[in-house]
Amino acid sequence: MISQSPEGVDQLAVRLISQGSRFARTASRRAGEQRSLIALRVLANLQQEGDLRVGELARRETISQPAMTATVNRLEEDGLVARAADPADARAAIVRITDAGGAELEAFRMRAAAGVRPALEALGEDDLAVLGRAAALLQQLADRLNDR
Amino acid sequence: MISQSPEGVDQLAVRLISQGSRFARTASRRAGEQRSLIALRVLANLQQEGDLRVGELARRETISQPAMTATVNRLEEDGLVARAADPADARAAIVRITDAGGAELEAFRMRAAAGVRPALEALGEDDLAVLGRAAALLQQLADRLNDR
DNA sequence: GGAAAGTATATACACGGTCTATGTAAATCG
DNA sequence: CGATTTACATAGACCGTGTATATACTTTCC
Repeated sequence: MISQSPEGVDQLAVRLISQGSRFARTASRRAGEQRSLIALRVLANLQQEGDLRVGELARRETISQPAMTATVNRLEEDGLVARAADPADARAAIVRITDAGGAELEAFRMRAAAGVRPALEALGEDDLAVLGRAAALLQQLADRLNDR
Repeated sequence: MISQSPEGVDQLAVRLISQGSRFARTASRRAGEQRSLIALRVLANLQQEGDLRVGELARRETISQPAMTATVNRLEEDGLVARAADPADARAAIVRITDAGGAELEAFRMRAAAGVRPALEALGEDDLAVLGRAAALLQQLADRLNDR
């Protein structure tokens, strides 16, 4: 029996924040990742969604616009993304992922998967299904929190 | 049918890292949290486990010992934790949570819960159960990744 | 069509958070 | 008891992030 009382829901919120951040940090570190998780998420966004503006990237990842400008600068210096002028709006900077950026993203995915796989493989199918569904729910929740 | 092929498990690892970090950041920001998630996790650790050494805190949270020293310094400056000498080992510094630290932790929990509750309440019981189980699994996975 | 307001991005500056390398003191071991 | 190991702190460097502000462009409204 799952409690839907405020206490239950509130405890769940805190646990998800706390355990989500700890897991992401631990797993990323275990993958030997140098780049920030934000930078990797920017690459993933660009790969999935196509070219995006700096402001749109900042909005999606819930960091400030200057922070995103700095992130894009670092990625651009390393050749992982490229800036282009928006033909429809000369103020805007359109960010595009480069081939090198795609390769870097793929390399991270391999390293992360290799680092976490042993722990995941110890789980049963039921638990893997739970985690798969949870990943989708976390995305949905973050989207919803982001909208307002 | 859940695929247990390497591809499925590997994609799951990457999604959990990516969505876990994004959700934690988005929700924490929405709660208007100033303090870092690491600092909050330190307070939570101390509250749940009792007094802990600096090195033990660093090990649990998978950050370097100097980083944990700095985190404890900041918490100590704000009066949220206190250092004490270990009677059994004069090298060690035992960290204890103060009343103010407990209050701060509780305040964060309230803010975080209030921020996330609307999104959680839109979910059904099944999804809440999935998230509850997932939080426990993420903790277990992080523990396991941490052990080696 | 021109001034005022709004929007997209960049820059400046400050500080927190993290790392590696190293220092210091205490405990342990041979 | 001397050498090694352990626990923590300090030093120095750099990334990541925020707020405040500047710059350039676009939109709106007489």
